[in-house]
Amino acid sequence: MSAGAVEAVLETLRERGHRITMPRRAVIDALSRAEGHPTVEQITADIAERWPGIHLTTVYRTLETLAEVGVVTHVHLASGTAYHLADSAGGMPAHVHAQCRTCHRVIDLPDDVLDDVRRRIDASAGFRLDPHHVALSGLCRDCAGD
Amino acid sequence: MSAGAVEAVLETLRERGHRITMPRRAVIDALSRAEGHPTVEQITADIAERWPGIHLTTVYRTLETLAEVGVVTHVHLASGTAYHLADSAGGMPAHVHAQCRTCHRVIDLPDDVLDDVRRRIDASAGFRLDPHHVALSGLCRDCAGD
DNA sequence: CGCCTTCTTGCAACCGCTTCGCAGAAGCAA
DNA sequence: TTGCTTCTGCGAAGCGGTTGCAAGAAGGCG
Repeated sequence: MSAGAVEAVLETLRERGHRITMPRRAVIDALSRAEGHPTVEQITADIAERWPGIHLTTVYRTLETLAEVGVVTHVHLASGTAYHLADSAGGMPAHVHAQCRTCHRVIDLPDDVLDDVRRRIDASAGFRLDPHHVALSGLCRDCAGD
Repeated sequence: MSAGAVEAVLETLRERGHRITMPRRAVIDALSRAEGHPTVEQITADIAERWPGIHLTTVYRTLETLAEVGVVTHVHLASGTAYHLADSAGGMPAHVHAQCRTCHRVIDLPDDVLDDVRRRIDASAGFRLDPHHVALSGLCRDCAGD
């Protein structure tokens, strides 16, 4: 999937009037082969091995562009912001995130775990919950330790 | 309630071996009269009018001390960290927080809205959700606009 | 009441993460 | 290939928060 997905994303970029460049290819490639939820730091480190010389600033700007086009989504974690390819761009299907307060591990939860809650707080408080934007906090199985 | 609550918190501090100082009195007072969920910035600004000269650093350190003693709790919001007096110290009863992605308003939800979710993800993933530590994200009634 | 030890404070410097400004490099349409 | 425009690298700056240190104050003790 990797190669094809990368090219498809680049094509989307081009259609939207953006240029295809080596750093963009690198970032998309890194995202497409990443397991889990890489931070900017990790993406940059991963890229550095294959395409040395790509600047941290460029990675930030590239992710911003990719988000604008809708092929990348991000989650706010206690330990920073993490990115991944959107479902439509060959990434994982949408899911809810939970992060362990102790070991910072990120756990993926089924996309519908918050459906009831969303319905309830919409009805009671008029608040439209976005289940994907922030990670839930707590303790993972190992760190709960019992 | 304010004055009494402030003195009670100071007494707790003293019992735990901490000293009673003017900045501590100021921070506790600011928390006790704050509506909602003030950030360090807001606490400092509020204090500045009554007790000029209290340094931002001191507010951070005071909040840390108060948290250690258990009279203050904090929530992580997209726009920073917010503090309030714990239930036991004359503050609001524990509750779940939701923050609007657009206007950054914080909405208080009943403490039990996540109970079902907590049970479910503990059973399925072994993850112990802490419902108070991070605010849920979404759009408030006004910003959802319909 | 005043001393002395220990904890606190204010300040300035620093840190990690992210953004900005700019000049040079590169993509891509013609 | 040329030329316009976008993109990149780099250094600097911004921002929220933390740390090290010397001066100042709390409060126990005589």
